[in-house]
Amino acid sequence: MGRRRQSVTIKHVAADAGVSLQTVSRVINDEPNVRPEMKERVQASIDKLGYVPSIAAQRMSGSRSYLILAINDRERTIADWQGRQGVDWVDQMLLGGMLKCAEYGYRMIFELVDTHNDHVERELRAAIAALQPDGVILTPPHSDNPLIVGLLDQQKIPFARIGSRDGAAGIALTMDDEGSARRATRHLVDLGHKRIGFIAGSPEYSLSRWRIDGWEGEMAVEGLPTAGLLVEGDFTYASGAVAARQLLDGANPPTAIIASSDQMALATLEVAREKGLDVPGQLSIVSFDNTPVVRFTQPALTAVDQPVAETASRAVELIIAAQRGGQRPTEPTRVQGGLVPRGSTAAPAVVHG
Amino acid sequence: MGRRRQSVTIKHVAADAGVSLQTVSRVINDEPNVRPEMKERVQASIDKLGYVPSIAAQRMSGSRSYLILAINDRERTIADWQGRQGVDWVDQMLLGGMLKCAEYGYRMIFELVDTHNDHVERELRAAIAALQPDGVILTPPHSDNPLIVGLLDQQKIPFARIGSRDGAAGIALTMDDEGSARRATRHLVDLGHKRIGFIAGSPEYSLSRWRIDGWEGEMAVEGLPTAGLLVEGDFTYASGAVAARQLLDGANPPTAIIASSDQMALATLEVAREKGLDVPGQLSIVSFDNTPVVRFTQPALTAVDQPVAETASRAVELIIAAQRGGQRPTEPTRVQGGLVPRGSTAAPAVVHG
DNA sequence: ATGAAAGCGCTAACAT
DNA sequence: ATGTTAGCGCTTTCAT
Repeated sequence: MGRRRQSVTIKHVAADAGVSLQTVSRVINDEPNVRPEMKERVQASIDKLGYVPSIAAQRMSGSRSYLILAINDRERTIADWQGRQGVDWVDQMLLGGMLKCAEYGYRMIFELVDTHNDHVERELRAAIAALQPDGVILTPPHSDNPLIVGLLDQQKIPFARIGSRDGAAGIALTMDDEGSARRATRHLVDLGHKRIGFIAGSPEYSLSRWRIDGWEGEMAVEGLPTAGLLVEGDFTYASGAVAARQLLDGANPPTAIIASSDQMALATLEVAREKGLDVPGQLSIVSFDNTPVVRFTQPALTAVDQPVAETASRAVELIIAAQRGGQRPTEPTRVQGGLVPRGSTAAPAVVHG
Repeated sequence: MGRRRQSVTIKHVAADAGVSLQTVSRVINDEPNVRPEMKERVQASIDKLGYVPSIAAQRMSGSRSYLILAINDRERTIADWQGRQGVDWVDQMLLGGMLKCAEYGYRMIFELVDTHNDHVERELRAAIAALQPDGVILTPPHSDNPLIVGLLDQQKIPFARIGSRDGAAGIALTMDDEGSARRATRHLVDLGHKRIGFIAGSPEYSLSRWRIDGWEGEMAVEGLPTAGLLVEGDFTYASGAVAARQLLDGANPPTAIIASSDQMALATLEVAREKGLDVPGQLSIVSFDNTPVVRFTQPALTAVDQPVAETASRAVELIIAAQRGGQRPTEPTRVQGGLVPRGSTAAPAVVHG
């Protein structure tokens, strides 16, 4: 293909308005030291000619690229896409992130990076060198990857770490995992449950621990036992099935189970069905994530709603603020989720003993 | 934030390898006129220094941007995201498009553009001027928007039109809508259905017409009637409900209905339930799209699977080929979908009459 | 087969 | 408050 040069450049605008390139540049970037009338004149030329700055050129001259890079785990994301289970984490990130970016004239570029890989660093370096983004959004498990965090910190690129709350580099944001687990537990306690089991997520994600903390904390408040009621899964359906069996096969099984992912909750529902346990009559189930699928099960699942879009949106805001010279917040930003009650939770059956 | 310049540039590589910038450039772009040993030496330096070309600089000097812009309808996409019905069209596009882009060293940028808007053109122009993509992927209804198609054609940017098959500018790709409708119809005919209703999609999408053609064509082959069996919807649940009632309230209602979207099929299922019609005993239903939700209904819906990922992947391939000097195919590329039989279709009840 | 020079569109730094 | 100059990192001419 032939050379495709910019049709309308800053030069054209400058010539049309009869000013220097610099003045046009100042107007574009909303910088000081331009008289209002001058600004107006330049803006008129911009509008007239339909001029839009080339982000390549802007980036070249050392300024912003107006690009924010959102990075997700490759393996897991592709598995979700191919699995077609309706997991809409990526969609929600785009919803929150892209729209917020657009508000500020930024663009979001979505990338996949392997975590389990000796060349994570090379991959990320390449993406940064190629795109030179003004900011990066990390999601679990990348958010806690010291290689990635270290690299970004060293390169002085503002970056958000969704699902992290330690004070290391970057802007930490959580979806209030502990609080959500507390609310889920409270919901069950309020219904009258005493034995509430918990299926944890993969320990690779620090949020898995926080959710356990929330459950344990709330149980402690009520003086309820947690011993033998915690099983570790890894977010997958298969791990959820194993965990659910372990909980329900015990001598004194729980009357309710909180699963740290929708897939594990689905598995729990299936295990209950196998065992002939009525849900919610004999077993209540609460899931985490609230992906679309949980509304279509029988019964529909009560779920912790993860505010993914809102969190992505906040991440963008904070990155842009940081990039504009503000400093990052010292405290992690906590975006609170919700609990959506559906048919899978009810008062426990009365036990005659 | 301080100036963030490229840490390793072509200069560093040239110096390290002891060659000119030009030679390095040739190696990067895999151009001729470099001795193998020279190439090897340069490549060694590139690897050693971890050099990655800056896309901005490449674009600046008039070459490729390695960016492919995928454009979806803003209103509809945001509605899908917010609706959280598990519609995974975007995910499938990313799956097919991003991975194929990555194979060629390209990146896919996803953008939302309003169709119903007097400033479509301005929006698109801005995106192109800002990003200077090497190619654009259009999806319905943009694919048939003459303003957009004209603009892209005029700017000589290679672009794919998913869901279009006319010979206008650009690379046309369809998901074989007509063939899919034929297969769906055939599936029902083979089960013994004679009266097969069809709920069409919005006429704004030309694929709506092709699906009707497929259904009518296959019905004609069998000598089956179509009069009074076609109702127009607009892909939404609400329109599907209206259409289904219209079909089922008639004197001689169909024993099977093909709906041109999952949402309309879902609505049809609900209407059947209201009317006390057993599915599939008294009414068979086939849907289009095969989004995740159709597996969770009772019964699960037999659906036409739209090969969205595959189509996006092909679009990327064709764009890159075109961009590399090949010319666009003269015939529309047709990516064939599949029919996934599930519980919503069965032989019709025997009518005693 | 290789290199040198010019320039892409824009902004930072330095004038004025 | 505005203009001028010198690059940014790379690819294109155009030499050699």
